[in-house]
Amino acid sequence: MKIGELAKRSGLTAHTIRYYERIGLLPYADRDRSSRRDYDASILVWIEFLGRLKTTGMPIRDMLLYAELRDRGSGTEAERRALLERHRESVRAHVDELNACLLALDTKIGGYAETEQRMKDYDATLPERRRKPVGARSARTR
Amino acid sequence: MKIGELAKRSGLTAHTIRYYERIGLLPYADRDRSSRRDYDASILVWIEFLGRLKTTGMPIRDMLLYAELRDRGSGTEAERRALLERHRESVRAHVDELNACLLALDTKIGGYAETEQRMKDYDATLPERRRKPVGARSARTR
DNA sequence: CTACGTGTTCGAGCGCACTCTAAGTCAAGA
DNA sequence: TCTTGACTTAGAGTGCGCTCGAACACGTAG
Repeated sequence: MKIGELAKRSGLTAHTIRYYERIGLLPYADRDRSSRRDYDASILVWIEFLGRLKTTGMPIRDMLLYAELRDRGSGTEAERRALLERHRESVRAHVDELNACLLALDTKIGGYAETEQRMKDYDATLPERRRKPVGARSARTR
Repeated sequence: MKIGELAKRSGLTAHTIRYYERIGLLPYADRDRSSRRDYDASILVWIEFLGRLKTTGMPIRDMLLYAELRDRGSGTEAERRALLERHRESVRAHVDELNACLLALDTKIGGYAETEQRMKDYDATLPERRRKPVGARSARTR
Protein backbone atom coordinates (compact mmCIF):
# COMPACT_ATOMS: atom_id res chain seq x y z
CA MET A 1 0.00 0.00 0.00
CA LYS A 2 1.36 3.40 -1.04
CA ILE A 3 1.07 6.49 1.11
CA GLY A 4 -1.93 7.86 -0.83
CA GLU A 5 -3.87 4.68 -0.25
CA LEU A 6 -2.94 4.62 3.43
CA ALA A 7 -4.03 8.23 3.71
CA LYS A 8 -7.43 7.32 2.30
CA ARG A 9 -7.81 4.33 4.58
CA SER A 10 -6.56 5.94 7.76
CA GLY A 11 -8.11 9.35 7.41
CA LEU A 12 -4.74 11.04 7.87
CA THR A 13 -3.23 13.09 5.06
CA ALA A 14 -0.03 11.91 3.35
CA HIS A 15 1.62 15.01 4.85
CA THR A 16 0.59 13.95 8.33
CA ILE A 17 1.73 10.36 7.80
CA ARG A 18 5.19 11.59 6.80
CA TYR A 19 5.18 13.98 9.75
CA TYR A 20 4.31 11.14 12.13
CA GLU A 21 7.11 9.03 10.71
CA ARG A 22 9.52 11.95 11.04
CA ILE A 23 8.78 12.42 14.73
CA GLY A 24 8.75 8.70 15.44
CA LEU A 25 5.05 8.04 15.95
CA LEU A 26 5.03 5.75 12.95
CA PRO A 27 7.86 3.32 12.24
CA TYR A 28 10.22 4.08 9.39
CA ALA A 29 8.35 2.54 6.47
CA ASP A 30 9.81 0.11 3.95
CA ARG A 31 10.57 1.74 0.61
CA ASP A 32 10.25 0.25 -2.86
CA ARG A 33 13.11 0.54 -5.41
CA SER A 34 12.17 4.12 -6.08
CA SER A 35 12.20 5.16 -2.42
CA ARG A 36 8.46 5.19 -2.06
CA ARG A 37 6.86 4.08 1.17
CA ASP A 38 5.10 0.75 0.91
CA TYR A 39 2.83 -0.12 3.82
CA ASP A 40 1.47 -3.33 5.18
CA ALA A 41 -2.20 -3.17 6.16
CA SER A 42 -1.23 -3.92 9.76
CA ILE A 43 -0.02 -0.32 10.16
CA LEU A 44 -3.70 0.63 10.27
CA VAL A 45 -4.08 -1.07 13.64
CA TRP A 46 -1.38 1.13 15.10
CA ILE A 47 -2.77 4.28 13.48
CA GLU A 48 -6.23 3.54 14.85
CA PHE A 49 -4.76 3.08 18.29
CA LEU A 50 -2.92 6.39 18.00
CA GLY A 51 -6.19 7.95 16.89
CA ARG A 52 -7.89 6.84 20.05
CA LEU A 53 -5.09 8.25 22.16
CA LYS A 54 -5.37 11.50 20.24
CA THR A 55 -9.16 11.63 20.51
CA THR A 56 -8.85 11.20 24.24
CA GLY A 57 -6.46 14.11 24.44
CA MET A 58 -3.10 12.44 24.88
CA PRO A 59 -0.30 14.78 23.81
CA ILE A 60 2.04 13.50 21.09
CA ARG A 61 4.96 13.43 23.49
CA ASP A 62 3.19 10.77 25.55
CA MET A 63 2.27 8.72 22.49
CA LEU A 64 5.95 8.93 21.60
CA LEU A 65 6.86 7.59 25.01
CA TYR A 66 4.51 4.66 24.48
CA ALA A 67 5.91 4.04 21.00
CA GLU A 68 9.43 4.03 22.39
CA LEU A 69 8.52 1.55 25.10
CA ARG A 70 6.99 -0.65 22.44
CA ASP A 71 10.18 -0.40 20.41
CA ARG A 72 12.23 -1.54 23.39
CA GLY A 73 9.97 -4.60 23.38
CA SER A 74 9.48 -7.01 26.22
CA GLY A 75 10.35 -5.84 29.69
CA THR A 76 8.43 -2.62 29.19
CA GLU A 77 4.91 -4.02 29.45
CA ALA A 78 4.39 -2.87 33.02
CA GLU A 79 5.40 0.65 32.14
CA ARG A 80 3.23 0.71 29.04
CA ARG A 81 0.30 -0.58 31.01
CA ALA A 82 0.86 2.01 33.73
CA LEU A 83 1.01 4.76 31.12
CA LEU A 84 -2.30 3.61 29.66
CA GLU A 85 -3.88 3.31 33.09
CA ARG A 86 -2.84 6.82 34.06
CA HIS A 87 -4.23 8.08 30.79
CA ARG A 88 -7.49 6.21 31.32
CA GLU A 89 -7.88 7.90 34.67
CA SER A 90 -7.34 11.33 33.19
CA VAL A 91 -9.87 10.59 30.46
CA ARG A 92 -12.42 9.45 33.02
CA ALA A 93 -11.85 12.62 35.01
CA HIS A 94 -12.31 14.69 31.89
CA VAL A 95 -15.54 12.90 31.01
CA ASP A 96 -16.84 13.67 34.50
CA GLU A 97 -15.92 17.29 34.04
CA LEU A 98 -17.66 17.41 30.68
CA ASN A 99 -20.79 15.88 32.16
CA ALA A 100 -20.79 18.50 34.90
CA CYS A 101 -20.48 21.22 32.26
CA LEU A 102 -23.33 19.65 30.32
CA LEU A 103 -25.56 19.96 33.37
CA ALA A 104 -24.65 23.62 33.76
CA LEU A 105 -25.25 24.12 30.06
CA ASP A 106 -28.69 22.55 30.37
CA THR A 107 -29.51 25.02 33.12
CA LYS A 108 -28.25 27.92 31.06
CA ILE A 109 -30.24 26.86 28.02
CA GLY A 110 -33.24 26.29 30.28
CA GLY A 111 -32.93 29.95 31.25
CA TYR A 112 -33.38 30.97 27.62
CA ALA A 113 -36.32 28.60 27.31
CA GLU A 114 -38.27 30.11 30.18
CA THR A 115 -41.38 31.88 28.98
CA GLU A 116 -40.20 34.54 26.57
CA GLN A 117 -42.52 36.92 28.43
CA ARG A 118 -41.16 36.71 31.96
CA MET A 119 -37.51 36.56 30.95
CA LYS A 120 -36.70 38.71 28.01
CA ASP A 121 -32.98 38.50 28.65
CA TYR A 122 -31.69 35.92 31.04
CA ASP A 123 -28.16 37.22 30.60
CA ALA A 124 -29.19 40.53 32.18
CA THR A 125 -28.27 38.86 35.46
CA LEU A 126 -24.67 38.95 34.31
CA PRO A 127 -22.62 42.16 34.51
CA GLU A 128 -23.18 44.85 31.94
CA ARG A 129 -20.57 44.85 29.21
CA ARG A 130 -18.65 47.93 28.25
CA ARG A 131 -16.42 48.66 25.30
CA LYS A 132 -13.05 50.26 25.30
CA PRO A 133 -13.59 53.98 24.75
CA VAL A 134 -12.01 54.68 21.39
CA GLY A 135 -9.64 57.57 21.09
CA ALA A 136 -9.56 58.61 24.76
CA ARG A 137 -6.44 56.86 26.04
CA SER A 138 -7.89 56.63 29.60
CA ALA A 139 -7.51 59.40 32.16
CA ARG A 140 -3.76 59.51 31.87
CA THR A 141 -2.06 62.43 30.17
CA ARG A 142 0.60 60.91 28.05
CA MET B 1 -11.14 44.19 42.98
CA LYS B 2 -7.77 44.67 41.23
CA ILE B 3 -6.50 42.38 38.50
CA GLY B 4 -4.22 40.43 40.88
CA GLU B 5 -7.13 39.61 43.14
CA LEU B 6 -9.33 38.63 40.21
CA ALA B 7 -6.53 36.40 38.90
CA LYS B 8 -6.42 34.63 42.26
CA ARG B 9 -10.18 34.22 42.41
CA SER B 10 -10.73 33.19 38.81
CA GLY B 11 -7.73 30.95 38.33
CA LEU B 12 -6.65 32.91 35.24
CA THR B 13 -3.37 34.80 35.24
CA ALA B 14 -3.37 38.61 35.09
CA HIS B 15 -1.75 38.24 31.66
CA THR B 16 -4.62 36.08 30.44
CA ILE B 17 -7.25 38.44 31.85
CA ARG B 18 -5.70 41.35 29.93
CA TYR B 19 -5.48 39.17 26.83
CA TYR B 20 -9.17 38.24 27.12
CA GLU B 21 -10.09 41.90 27.46
CA ARG B 22 -7.95 42.76 24.44
CA ILE B 23 -9.69 40.24 22.21
CA GLY B 24 -13.14 41.08 23.56
CA LEU B 25 -13.91 38.04 25.67
CA LEU B 26 -14.03 40.20 28.77
CA PRO B 27 -15.64 43.64 28.76
CA TYR B 28 -13.39 46.69 28.90
CA ALA B 29 -12.91 47.07 32.65
CA ASP B 30 -13.41 50.26 34.62
CA ARG B 31 -10.13 51.93 35.57
CA ASP B 32 -9.32 53.82 38.75
CA ARG B 33 -7.58 57.27 38.65
CA SER B 34 -4.28 55.59 37.91
CA SER B 35 -5.61 53.57 34.99
CA ARG B 36 -5.78 50.34 36.91
CA ARG B 37 -8.55 47.86 36.25
CA ASP B 38 -11.09 47.66 39.04
CA TYR B 39 -13.47 44.72 38.87
CA ASP B 40 -16.86 44.02 40.29
CA ALA B 41 -17.27 40.51 41.70
CA SER B 42 -19.97 39.81 39.12
CA ILE B 43 -17.30 39.42 36.44
CA LEU B 44 -16.53 36.06 38.05
CA VAL B 45 -19.88 34.70 36.87
CA TRP B 46 -18.97 35.47 33.30
CA ILE B 47 -15.43 34.07 33.67
CA GLU B 48 -16.81 30.85 35.11
CA PHE B 49 -19.20 30.55 32.21
CA LEU B 50 -16.35 31.09 29.76
CA GLY B 51 -14.37 28.47 31.65
CA ARG B 52 -17.10 25.91 31.09
CA LEU B 53 -17.22 26.71 27.39
CA LYS B 54 -13.46 26.35 27.25
CA THR B 55 -13.45 23.08 29.22
CA THR B 56 -15.97 21.68 26.79
CA GLY B 57 -13.74 22.59 23.88
CA MET B 58 -15.40 25.65 22.44
CA PRO B 59 -12.89 27.68 20.41
CA ILE B 60 -12.39 31.31 21.44
CA ARG B 61 -13.87 32.54 18.17
CA ASP B 62 -17.22 31.00 19.13
CA MET B 63 -17.11 32.40 22.66
CA LEU B 64 -16.48 35.75 21.02
CA LEU B 65 -19.55 35.28 18.88
CA TYR B 66 -21.62 34.58 21.98
CA ALA B 67 -20.12 37.59 23.77
CA GLU B 68 -20.98 39.79 20.80
CA LEU B 69 -24.57 38.58 20.74
CA ARG B 70 -24.81 39.33 24.44
CA ASP B 71 -23.45 42.82 23.80
CA ARG B 72 -26.12 43.42 21.20
CA GLY B 73 -28.63 42.64 23.98
CA SER B 74 -32.23 41.64 23.54
CA GLY B 75 -33.28 40.31 20.20
CA THR B 76 -30.33 37.94 20.10
CA GLU B 77 -31.59 35.40 22.64
CA ALA B 78 -32.73 32.88 20.06
CA GLU B 79 -29.35 32.96 18.35
CA ARG B 80 -27.48 32.65 21.63
CA ARG B 81 -29.64 29.76 22.64
CA ALA B 82 -29.09 28.06 19.29
CA LEU B 83 -25.34 28.53 19.61
CA LEU B 84 -25.39 26.91 23.04
CA GLU B 85 -27.59 24.09 21.86
CA ARG B 86 -25.33 23.33 18.94
CA HIS B 87 -22.40 23.34 21.29
CA ARG B 88 -24.17 21.04 23.74
CA GLU B 89 -24.74 18.55 20.94
CA SER B 90 -21.10 18.57 19.96
CA VAL B 91 -20.08 18.07 23.58
CA ARG B 92 -22.46 15.14 23.92
CA ALA B 93 -21.06 13.61 20.77
CA HIS B 94 -17.56 14.06 22.09
CA VAL B 95 -18.45 12.44 25.41
CA ASP B 96 -19.86 9.45 23.51
CA GLU B 97 -16.65 9.22 21.53
CA LEU B 98 -14.58 9.37 24.70
CA ASN B 99 -16.64 6.62 26.27
CA ALA B 100 -16.10 4.45 23.21
CA CYS B 101 -12.36 5.07 23.47
CA LEU B 102 -12.48 4.20 27.16
CA LEU B 103 -13.97 0.82 26.29
CA ALA B 104 -11.22 0.17 23.76
CA LEU B 105 -8.64 1.27 26.31
CA ASP B 106 -10.07 -1.17 28.85
CA THR B 107 -9.64 -3.95 26.32
CA LYS B 108 -6.08 -2.88 25.55
CA ILE B 109 -5.17 -2.70 29.23
CA GLY B 110 -6.91 -6.03 29.73
CA GLY B 111 -4.50 -7.44 27.17
CA TYR B 112 -1.55 -6.42 29.33
CA ALA B 113 -3.26 -7.89 32.35
CA GLU B 114 -3.64 -11.35 30.85
CA THR B 115 -1.46 -13.91 32.55
CA GLU B 116 2.08 -12.67 32.24
CA GLN B 117 3.01 -16.21 31.27
CA ARG B 118 0.82 -16.75 28.23
CA MET B 119 1.21 -13.27 26.83
CA LYS B 120 4.66 -11.90 27.32
CA ASP B 121 4.10 -9.13 24.81
CA TYR B 122 0.57 -8.39 23.71
CA ASP B 123 1.82 -5.72 21.35
CA ALA B 124 3.65 -8.39 19.36
CA THR B 125 0.38 -8.72 17.46
CA LEU B 126 1.01 -5.28 16.06
CA PRO B 127 3.47 -4.71 13.21
CA GLU B 128 7.16 -4.78 13.93
CA ARG B 129 8.66 -1.34 14.23
CA ARG B 130 11.73 -0.31 12.31
CA ARG B 131 14.00 2.66 12.61
CA LYS B 132 15.25 4.88 9.86
CA PRO B 133 18.61 3.49 8.79
CA VAL B 134 21.11 6.18 9.78
CA GLY B 135 23.62 7.31 7.24
CA ALA B 136 22.37 5.29 4.28
CA ARG B 137 20.18 7.76 2.41
CA SER B 138 18.03 4.96 0.96
CA ALA B 139 18.81 3.22 -2.34
CA ARG B 140 18.85 6.42 -4.33
CA THR B 141 22.10 7.80 -5.64
CA ARG B 142 21.98 11.45 -5.01
C1' DC C 1 9.23 10.76 -26.17
C1' DT C 2 6.49 13.20 -23.30
C1' DA C 3 3.06 14.26 -20.11
C1' DC C 4 0.89 13.13 -15.92
C1' DG C 5 0.15 11.46 -11.52
C1' DT C 6 2.02 10.18 -7.47
C1' DG C 7 5.54 10.04 -4.85
C1' DT C 8 10.22 12.05 -2.45
C1' DT C 9 12.93 15.51 0.78
C1' DC C 10 13.76 19.61 3.50
C1' DG C 11 12.23 23.36 5.59
C1' DA C 12 9.11 27.18 6.19
C1' DG C 13 4.54 28.74 7.63
C1' DC C 14 0.18 28.65 10.15
C1' DG C 15 -3.68 28.91 13.69
C1' DC C 16 -4.54 28.66 18.28
C1' DA C 17 -4.29 30.21 22.93
C1' DC C 18 -1.76 31.99 25.56
C1' DT C 19 2.76 33.79 27.94
C1' DC C 20 6.21 36.81 28.59
C1' DT C 21 9.25 41.09 28.17
C1' DA C 22 10.44 45.84 28.39
C1' DA C 23 9.83 50.11 29.89
C1' DG C 24 7.21 52.94 32.37
C1' DT C 25 3.52 54.63 36.28
C1' DC C 26 1.74 55.04 40.72
C1' DA C 27 0.49 54.64 45.87
C1' DA C 28 1.63 53.29 50.21
C1' DG C 29 4.88 52.07 53.88
C1' DA C 30 9.65 52.58 56.27
C1' DT D 1 12.15 61.01 50.47
C1' DC D 2 13.00 56.52 48.87
C1' DT D 3 11.82 51.90 47.92
C1' DT D 4 8.86 48.32 46.86
C1' DG D 5 5.54 45.99 44.41
C1' DA D 6 1.49 45.81 41.92
C1' DC D 7 0.04 47.67 38.10
C1' DT D 8 0.07 49.80 32.88
C1' DT D 9 0.97 49.34 27.61
C1' DA D 10 2.51 47.47 23.01
C1' DG D 11 4.37 43.96 21.03
C1' DA D 12 7.29 39.79 20.69
C1' DG D 13 7.80 34.90 21.72
C1' DT D 14 6.24 30.01 22.78
C1' DG D 15 4.50 25.21 22.20
C1' DC D 16 1.59 22.35 19.87
C1' DG D 17 0.14 19.85 15.93
C1' DC D 18 -0.01 20.02 11.85
C1' DT D 19 0.05 21.98 6.82
C1' DC D 20 2.03 23.56 2.90
C1' DG D 21 5.51 24.74 -0.77
C1' DA D 22 9.39 24.04 -3.77
C1' DA D 23 12.02 21.29 -6.38
C1' DC D 24 12.87 16.99 -7.90
C1' DA D 25 12.23 11.59 -9.06
C1' DC D 26 9.72 7.89 -10.95
C1' DG D 27 6.68 4.78 -13.78
C1' DT D 28 3.11 4.20 -16.86
C1' DA D 29 -0.34 5.63 -20.69
C1' DG D 30 -0.79 7.80 -24.98
